[in-house]
Amino acid sequence: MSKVKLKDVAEKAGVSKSTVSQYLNKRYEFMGKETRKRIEKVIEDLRYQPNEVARSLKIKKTNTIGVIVANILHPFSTYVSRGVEDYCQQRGYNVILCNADNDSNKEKSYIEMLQMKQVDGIIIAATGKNNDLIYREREKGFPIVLFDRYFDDVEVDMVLSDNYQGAFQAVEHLIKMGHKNIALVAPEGHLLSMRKLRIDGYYGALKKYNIPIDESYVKFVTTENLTNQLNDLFRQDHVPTAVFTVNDLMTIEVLTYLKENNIKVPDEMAVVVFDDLPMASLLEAPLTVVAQPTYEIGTTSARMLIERIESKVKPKHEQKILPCQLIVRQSCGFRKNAEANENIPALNA
Amino acid sequence: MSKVKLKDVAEKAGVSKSTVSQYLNKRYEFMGKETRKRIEKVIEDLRYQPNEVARSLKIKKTNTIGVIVANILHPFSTYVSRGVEDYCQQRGYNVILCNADNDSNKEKSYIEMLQMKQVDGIIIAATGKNNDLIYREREKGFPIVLFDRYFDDVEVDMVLSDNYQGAFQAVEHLIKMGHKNIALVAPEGHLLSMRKLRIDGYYGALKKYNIPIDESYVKFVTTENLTNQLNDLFRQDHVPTAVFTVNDLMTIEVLTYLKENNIKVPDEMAVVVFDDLPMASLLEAPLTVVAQPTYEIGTTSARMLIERIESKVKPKHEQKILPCQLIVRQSCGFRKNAEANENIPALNA
DNA sequence: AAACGTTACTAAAACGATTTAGTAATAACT
DNA sequence: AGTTATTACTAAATCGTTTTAGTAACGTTT
Repeated sequence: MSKVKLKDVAEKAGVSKSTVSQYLNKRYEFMGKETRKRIEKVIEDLRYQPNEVARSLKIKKTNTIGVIVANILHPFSTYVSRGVEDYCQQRGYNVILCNADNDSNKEKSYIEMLQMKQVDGIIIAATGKNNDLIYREREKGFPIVLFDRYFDDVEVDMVLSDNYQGAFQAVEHLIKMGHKNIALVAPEGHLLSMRKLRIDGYYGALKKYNIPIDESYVKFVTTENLTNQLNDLFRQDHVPTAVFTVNDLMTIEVLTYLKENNIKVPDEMAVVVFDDLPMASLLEAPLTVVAQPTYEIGTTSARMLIERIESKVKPKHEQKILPCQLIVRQSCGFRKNAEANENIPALNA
Repeated sequence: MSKVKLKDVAEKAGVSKSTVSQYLNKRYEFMGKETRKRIEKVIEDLRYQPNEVARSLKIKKTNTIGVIVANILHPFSTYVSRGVEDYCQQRGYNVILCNADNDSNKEKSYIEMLQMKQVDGIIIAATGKNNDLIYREREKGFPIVLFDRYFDDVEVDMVLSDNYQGAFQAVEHLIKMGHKNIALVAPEGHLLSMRKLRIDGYYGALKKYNIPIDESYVKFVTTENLTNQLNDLFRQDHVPTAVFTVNDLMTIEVLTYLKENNIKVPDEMAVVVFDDLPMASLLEAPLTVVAQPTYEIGTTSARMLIERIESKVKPKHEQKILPCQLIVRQSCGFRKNAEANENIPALNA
């Protein structure tokens, strides 16, 4: 029982394949009203479904895009994906989702695979190790949008959230709550550009308020040295009164550490973190977070990509920076009557 | 600057298209060693990438499968997807991910779209309103695997987790901790089969231990009547001492309610929930949960689907039921020295 | 009545691969 | 020497669409 194809419809309706094809493409002006009805009926009866693969081959367009995320288990990727999906669905595109796992080989092979599949474009949170490939494709006119990571050596469309501003705001808020001894916990290793901006935001806020930088408050941790580093941080002579964590992995580690060591948030330690977490509001002390506009990053990337795909010009690349939002809950030591502090002038300025 | 195609490679290498094609399909026995080297080099030089769309058309196989989940924002879907992705990647398949949002129209149009795209098979958490369609496709020999939801009217491969056992265990655990007044919170509305099993598990455990059923402890809530229902539940004369929530949405609502009303978990109210949550261990009282084997549901579904795709026989449908796992943390009122209770015999039996 | 436009179609050539059937040249066997 | 096998290829058909160029029939101008 093989699939019914255009030819079958044509034969049963007593017309040529061309006419059926015109019908499928809604160019009804090329056929009589009778014929049109007839074709319609036959398609219905036969439950005919056009073969998109054949169509794609002919028209050289698949109406499919590829999305390469770091890890679909990560809420950030998940929300971005959903944004992409929703926007694409509405514009008639499908999305092939790929997990690169921050592995540049996997990333490369996904890019190549997607191209062999003739996707119309790619949205990618790039590792940064395939920039040459990406740049080359871009030069050939292949639509690509980068998100989440910034690379100034590759001229391509990007959509980012304002990491500096977000981090700055978070730390500024802590300062306005009266904190001066503010720690930073970040993952070690070659600093992915965006993470660097968050660290810069931390320094920037301290600087603005003339708070001297204490390097013993700045910890770059790895999975191995994590406990040691946190011990160093929280068990030194003059412990910080607040911590800022630059991503949700760090957040979970720090929170776990504090819980295990019975350090009360926010009374003994205020916490402000980068990236909202689904359950952030149900924690013992609901977390104050700087939330990225994840869903919008997705829709915006998709919009930019589809624009590129559908307009056949190749304009200069575009960068879109979306603002982050500080969501004040309780882990920063917020208390009802502390609201007034929000408007105090810079402390030492 | 158009793409380089098979023909270009053939010309430059001075052979026919057929030979290049044989090369691409690794049938090296059909060409001389010289020729083989030459083709290899030309492909390298030209950066030739085969067009998978053309290939798919010819061989009638896309090496792509479709996955339709309820909502990618939901951790359950996310972990399943990841399982599917990982398994497929390793077997050389790609996955198109779709969100049906529990909307049967969306679901239907996704199924149709995926078929037009000629995917080799579909993995789907079905809404249950397109069972006729699914059954028809299955009959035609189109590979489909259902997961997460059980329908006895459709003869198709399924992979499920043992919802009854999971719920039973959760409630049994509560009973073993000494609770007798155990409430159930579930979403109202036509009971999706799996959810029903969880409810049955609740009743089953009560029955086994001869605990009389108090219907005022069983609440089916909607978004509208939520607060009223929870008020009824927690403010009645003899309040329950424990609650079991059947999914994570309910969990969040109940936890939020308890927090707002300052009811302490687990001292004033023990809580055991269905579905693990990413931050469950960081909550004020780390949650005791029954966790579904989400990742395995994904890999198993993918494995079953690919088996169906690659063996061209159509055996009787298969149902795989994976066990859930009770993860005891603290919200159930667990205390170090309560462990002994685990082994007491059924209380009233 | 010749010329031109419309209307309602169709035949055939793509799209870029795979595959089948065939062939020419050489080697091996009887 | 004649037959058969093997090696190393190629030509052409095919997959299921879209699209271009063409045409036959009829109506409308001039």
